[in-house]
Amino acid sequence: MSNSKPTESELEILQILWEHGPVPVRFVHEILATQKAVGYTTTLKLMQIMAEKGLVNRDTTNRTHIYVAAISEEQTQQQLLDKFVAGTFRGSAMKLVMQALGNNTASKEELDQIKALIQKIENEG
Amino acid sequence: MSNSKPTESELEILQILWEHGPVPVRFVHEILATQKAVGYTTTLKLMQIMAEKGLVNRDTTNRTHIYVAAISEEQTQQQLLDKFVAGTFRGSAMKLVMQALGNNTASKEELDQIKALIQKIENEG
DNA sequence: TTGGATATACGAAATTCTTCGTATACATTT
DNA sequence: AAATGTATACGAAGAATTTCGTATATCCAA
Repeated sequence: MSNSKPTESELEILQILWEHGPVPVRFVHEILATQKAVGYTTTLKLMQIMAEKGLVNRDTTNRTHIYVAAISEEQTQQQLLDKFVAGTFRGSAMKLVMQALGNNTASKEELDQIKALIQKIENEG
Repeated sequence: MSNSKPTESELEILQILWEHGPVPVRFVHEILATQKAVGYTTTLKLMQIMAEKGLVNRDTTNRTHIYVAAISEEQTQQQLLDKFVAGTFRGSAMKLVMQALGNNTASKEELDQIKALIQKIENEG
């Protein structure tokens, strides 16, 4: 369980690692490169730093190192969410929910899911 | 309409400006100082930079300058929210809503509000 | 086995953000 | 009027983050 909070660039890399299991640097870099102009060694360096920080683990058995996220997506998201709510919505999670709901097209299925969750919360409370 | 995205420190100041209308630097600083150790000239400098960037406006008629936020709270929150959803939840606003709902104690009133909003969305769609 | 492609390591420049010291001017009090 | 308090301006140090050049090793194909 790492305590380091990922920077913005590190988070971009974590996203890729979360989505596509253990992969080499080159793989991460190629996805990253479609999102923004960045050199290969930059990506490499970032991932090396992340390894030092304990944000990722890597298998260095072979010449091509294989990287995998060392922190869970859910836990990281929750941490960042808490911080974001505090920083941007002055601690009001509900205000955030309202804004997110109001400004994004949610499918019927998603709305149903949310309704179900609310139902569940109401029953528990 | 400013395009600058506020940094974290700038956001802290914007929050104070949003909450307490037009105020002098000293006022902002005193609130800030209750949240973290920071020198007065640091706060001043930040607010001067924000003025340059167009994030705040100031009235320099008198010796004590009076600052006010130049960008709206709602618009800024929406911008940051979009970015946050993209960056942390891979673009899934619903995933964020679910997580925010699941991990924060929402009052009955708040849940009712959300249900009403969902109702409204469903009717419009 | 030699040349080209591709890998990691490493150092350091470049950029952005944060912090604060110091200079200077105006206001207030004594 | 002098001393003291409080303002802004400004420059630049410090810290964190991002970027990439270069060195070097390994793999693979001709």
